[in-house]
Amino acid sequence: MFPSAREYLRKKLKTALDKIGIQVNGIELILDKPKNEQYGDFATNIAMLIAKKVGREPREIANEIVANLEIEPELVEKVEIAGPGFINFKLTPKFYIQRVYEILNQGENFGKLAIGKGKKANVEFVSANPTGPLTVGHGRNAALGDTIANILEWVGYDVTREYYFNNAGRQMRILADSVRLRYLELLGEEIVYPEEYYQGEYIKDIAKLLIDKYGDSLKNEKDLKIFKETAESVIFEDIKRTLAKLGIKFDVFYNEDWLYEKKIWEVVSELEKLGYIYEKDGAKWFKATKLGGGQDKVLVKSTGEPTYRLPDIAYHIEKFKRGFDLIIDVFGADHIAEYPDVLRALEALKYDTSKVKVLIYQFVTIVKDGEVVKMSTRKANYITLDELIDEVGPDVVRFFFLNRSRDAHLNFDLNLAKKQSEENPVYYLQYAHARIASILRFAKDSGIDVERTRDANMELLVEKEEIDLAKLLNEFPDIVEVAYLSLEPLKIINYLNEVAEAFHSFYHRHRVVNSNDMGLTLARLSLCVAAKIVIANGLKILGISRPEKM
RNA sequence: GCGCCCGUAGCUCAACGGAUAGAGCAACGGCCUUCUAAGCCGUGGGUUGCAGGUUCGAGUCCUGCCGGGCGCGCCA
Repeated sequence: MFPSAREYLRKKLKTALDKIGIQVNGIELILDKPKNEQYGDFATNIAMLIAKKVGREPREIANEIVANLEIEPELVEKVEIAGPGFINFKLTPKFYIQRVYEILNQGENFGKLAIGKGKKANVEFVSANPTGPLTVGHGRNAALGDTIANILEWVGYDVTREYYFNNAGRQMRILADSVRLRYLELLGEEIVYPEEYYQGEYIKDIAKLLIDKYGDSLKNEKDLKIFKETAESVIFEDIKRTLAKLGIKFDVFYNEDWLYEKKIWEVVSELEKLGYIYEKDGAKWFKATKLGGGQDKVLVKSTGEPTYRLPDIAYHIEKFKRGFDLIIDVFGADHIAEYPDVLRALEALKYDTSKVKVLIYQFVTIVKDGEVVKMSTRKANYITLDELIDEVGPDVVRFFFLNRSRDAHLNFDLNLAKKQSEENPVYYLQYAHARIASILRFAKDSGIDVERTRDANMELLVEKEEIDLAKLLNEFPDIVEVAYLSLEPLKIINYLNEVAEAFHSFYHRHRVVNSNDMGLTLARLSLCVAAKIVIANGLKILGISRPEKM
């Protein structure tokens, strides 16, 4: 296997550092891509970092490192020391062409890594209780969670996509009674519909369903069971349908109820044994302050009922017990105050909380007709995720939600959503893919055996745009790694944008299919195929379709 | 009062502590008789909220302020 440029240089640098006998413990060997081309393809600041540690001149160390690099001249064009002590590398076109061969050989596996091989990951996301349709806010959660799961699969993890829900408690009772009242209303009874009940039209739809099924036989039904169960199943089906439109499918729907019988009480007694529990005002408190928390928290109310924290803790313990090496929670910013206490409890119970990654994304603000719309399932003044998908399509929805960092607030102007979608950046990526597909079709129609591209002599690629594109394609596995380390799908989008840009630029300047020069045609077609592979693999990770035609 | 996030071009947002802060949209000017113009090339647009600090180097880290968002319950 021919390594990526970063991998190659990193290895060479490590060998050189070993030879000099410099300890690089705790110093990360970073190979940066300089913005300015004059500084080469990659640069490292390692000499400066070492200098700081050992108190020597950075350039002197850089010199020593460079002197000990065992580099193949046919792969590395130039090594330079610059500025305060950067070491700059420029690789040869030959290097990048080797990488194009590598892409063609690996095909749809190009970019897959072995970091997570043999490890199990659990990604919990969406986790909306079945009280109503998914909101646009859930959409961000869904897109993030599913894409992060994709990234983990791409780096080798065995991934479980999990949805945690609670179909018990007060909100569900209100939901059931909301349905019951709408049911009576449809039967012509006078009802008073409380303001705090669910206001959405979907409640009436469920009530209608009950009339279709049971007529007026539930008129005097005092038990809410049938209303609750019907509402829950209808809403859950609806949620699943919406998620399916986004290409999302869960492996496990975990019911919070499963924890109540036994598991939460085990948590309490374990914590008690370790001295993290005390009683006050008839309630059981968790000593969060003993573990760095700002205030102690109630785990068991004076009524004997658990607070929401307790099942949360028990649930995470279950995940540990189920053998996951990596446990990811995708939460909205409203959970910001909740997870530290859960982690503290897990720590107290001696679980390795470094396995737990809590990903908090900032809120989606919806603007409609110039007004900020507060999302509330109960008030029904929201735009559903389903409506949004129908309006702009699943690709645009996923892209829209992924195309910013988790920490950034997301302004969603509904009036502009559709308009923007017509000029949406997602099409820029898809267009590059479709364009390549079109070129390949054209080549085939012109009687060229596209399969032969693997045997092409790619040394014929010498134009700047060709090498620039090859350079970028070479990086894809590095980018997947960065996306994995940061758990930020945005990294992949930014990269694909660069690839698409490089491809369009190449396409514009250089004709691919040219019957007068079959050698060059085959070489360029190979480059196109490689670009298509990279774009397709990237879009696959993002869960965005890869059109052959647009 | 306390905790977390944000503040970068007119708008929406990028930028592992690196060298001259970048894209898209919007504005302006070019490019289709040959493989997809959903594209390409170019122009204009910035005191990175403010003030200090850390260091070879700060949009990025630290402190304080200003402004916006989300939380801080014996609700979930």
